[in-house]
Amino acid sequence: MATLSDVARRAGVSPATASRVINGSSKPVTDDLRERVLAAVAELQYVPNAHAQLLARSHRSAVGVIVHDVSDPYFAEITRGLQRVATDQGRLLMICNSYRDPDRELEYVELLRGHQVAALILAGSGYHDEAFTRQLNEKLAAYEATGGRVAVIGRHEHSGDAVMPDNRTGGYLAGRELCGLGHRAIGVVAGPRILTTTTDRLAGLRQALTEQGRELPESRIRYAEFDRDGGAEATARLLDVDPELTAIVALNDSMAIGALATLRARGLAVPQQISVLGFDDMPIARDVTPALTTVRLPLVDMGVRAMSLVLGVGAPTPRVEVLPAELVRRDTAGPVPRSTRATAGSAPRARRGDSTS
Amino acid sequence: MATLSDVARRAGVSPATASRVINGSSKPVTDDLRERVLAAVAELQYVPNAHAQLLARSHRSAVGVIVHDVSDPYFAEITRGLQRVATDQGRLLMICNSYRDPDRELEYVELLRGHQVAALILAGSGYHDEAFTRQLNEKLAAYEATGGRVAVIGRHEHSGDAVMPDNRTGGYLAGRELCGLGHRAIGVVAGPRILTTTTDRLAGLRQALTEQGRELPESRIRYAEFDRDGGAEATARLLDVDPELTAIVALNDSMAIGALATLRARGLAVPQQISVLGFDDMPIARDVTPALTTVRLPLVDMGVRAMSLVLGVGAPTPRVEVLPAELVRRDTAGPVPRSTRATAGSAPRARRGDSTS
DNA sequence: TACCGCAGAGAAAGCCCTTTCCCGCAGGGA
DNA sequence: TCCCTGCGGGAAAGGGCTTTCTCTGCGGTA
Repeated sequence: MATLSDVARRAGVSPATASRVINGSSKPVTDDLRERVLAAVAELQYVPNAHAQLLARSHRSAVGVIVHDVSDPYFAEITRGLQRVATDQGRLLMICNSYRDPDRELEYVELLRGHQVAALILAGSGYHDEAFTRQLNEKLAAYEATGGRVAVIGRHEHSGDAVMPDNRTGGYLAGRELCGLGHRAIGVVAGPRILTTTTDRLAGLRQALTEQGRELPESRIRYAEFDRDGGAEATARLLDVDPELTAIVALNDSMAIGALATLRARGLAVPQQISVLGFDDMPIARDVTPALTTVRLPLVDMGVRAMSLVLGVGAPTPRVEVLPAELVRRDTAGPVPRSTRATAGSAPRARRGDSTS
Repeated sequence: MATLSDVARRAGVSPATASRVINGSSKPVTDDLRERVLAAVAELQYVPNAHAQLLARSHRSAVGVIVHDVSDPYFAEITRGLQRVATDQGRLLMICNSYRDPDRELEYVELLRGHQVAALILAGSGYHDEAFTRQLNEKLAAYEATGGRVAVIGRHEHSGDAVMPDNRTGGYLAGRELCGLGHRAIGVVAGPRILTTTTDRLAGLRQALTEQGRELPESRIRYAEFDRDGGAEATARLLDVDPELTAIVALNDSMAIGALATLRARGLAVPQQISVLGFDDMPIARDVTPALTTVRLPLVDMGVRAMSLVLGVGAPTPRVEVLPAELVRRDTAGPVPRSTRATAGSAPRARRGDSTS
């Protein structure tokens, strides 16, 4: 690789001058020299060594992001928001997938710190795990002590800046909707119980049911991976035990899609025989059939806010922004069937024909 | 931030020794010193400066990846394959989204080169753009000249290692399937015409139709963005002009999903009144309703192959691996309706009821 | 004419590590 | 007892760039 001194030598100038030309320094350089440098750069196909640059200007510019998985639509949307603000400010993003592994999360904090990022953003659920939480907090505190800025999205265990979707109210909205439609036998397809997101959403849901004089026994909750297959599997387990369920709440949209797949395979018509509610309103939710009724979270906006917090002027006290959840009525939630499952085969618009998968 | 010499001073050793302890050097260090260093590291919360490390060991380890958009399922799958191999070999990936902007692609090549990546992988369609292609090739050649390795996925304009999905045959399979089902009035919802992926798939499709004595006039092709909304919009334009279409081929699954949305909104039953074919077989394809009939590409495997090529021993000549496309029959493609659209309303299993969106 | 000031260029001091090279010392063989 | 070997440790040389500081030479003013 050609180096700066190669360029300087070729142009017959000092490395200092070459550097100034290449970086558009404020220090003036005569046109003659400037052109010679530029010519040398082109001829040698010179590209500055980023590590050397980053080392020399002890300039923190990039921002580190830790998510569970960018290819999960939930995080893809959040990341879109993060990107938007970062790009506007000419910042590079370093994005790391923890795949919901706490240890990996810890490692990435160090990695990003080592890369001298100006700020760190952690997105995704927190864990019900004292030891881990303390460890993470220590690491974040150490980072902040050296001038780094930290924001978290959707996890309350850290004391810095935070953007919180209102998971609890979201769960509450889902519960109220279902009660309003007359459902009593409601099953829940939940994410891992160690995630705060799971328990928050569940808590809101439970509150709504309790207020309406209904119950949510543990026996009607199934915990599984927070993805499509987890949802499909949990739904199957739920139905095996409780065939008379008239509604299923999935704690995120991916699981809801899995739930729909299972229901379709079993020939249960949605929403005529059984209703389904999702959570998040990721883009695909409107394109499944029937279109998914779900609780919408302003995902892109969450990213925008978090990045703005972290790149904005440091406030004296850590700020917490709570973003509201909102129910989006589409086609998977309907009134509780009048009759029991026994007669459901004759329900109007039953769509056994779809269950070819 | 604490530096290595801070640690060394605190432990009462030289920076050299501290470095050896921290990096687990092969050079032996007595236990006494080792412990003192480790203690100092813990107390100071020391994290090595990655840039300094990378500069000092002129060690190329990371691999650069340029894709159109990781959050697009097509690239998410490919990236999954890339990651798998990279992780196995302890390599870090630097992933950049070009968002189908050629200039940004060029910039990222330089950026990654500057970051001293060991290899570069470009995934996604190439462009029908002579000037750009030449520029890109120059940059890649310059990079290769300094010992970098390059592989491309799904773009043939570069002469290095390549992994090519067989887009043309995929298009051919789609065309043959539709002909077999008796369709003659076939519309195409295509991606941007500047992309080689678009034209390759189109060419295969056209060949199949021609072989069967059918035609594919330009008037039955609509070019739009390669995403859901592009597909929805193109489908609408197509139907406005040609209401008697009995089949639509979308040139990727995202567009197919958009097409399904438009058809549903217009109350056209799939596949009873109109058939739809997708392309790629991304994971969501089986979860839309009706489940999408599509041309499967081994996306994860494409990533695996490309990374293996680039990290494997350098072959004397650039290698090209062509991966086969395969038709996956699900529920969106059916036989051409016997009657014209006028009587289609009485087709069995018509599902007007779904069009509530 | 003598001096001051400033523009434009270069020398050199870091930035923080890794790694080679070298040194001192202890132990073993002659 | 002397020399050689080898081990554990430190000194120092980069790695490629930025940036401060210094120097030269020119134009302008008194």
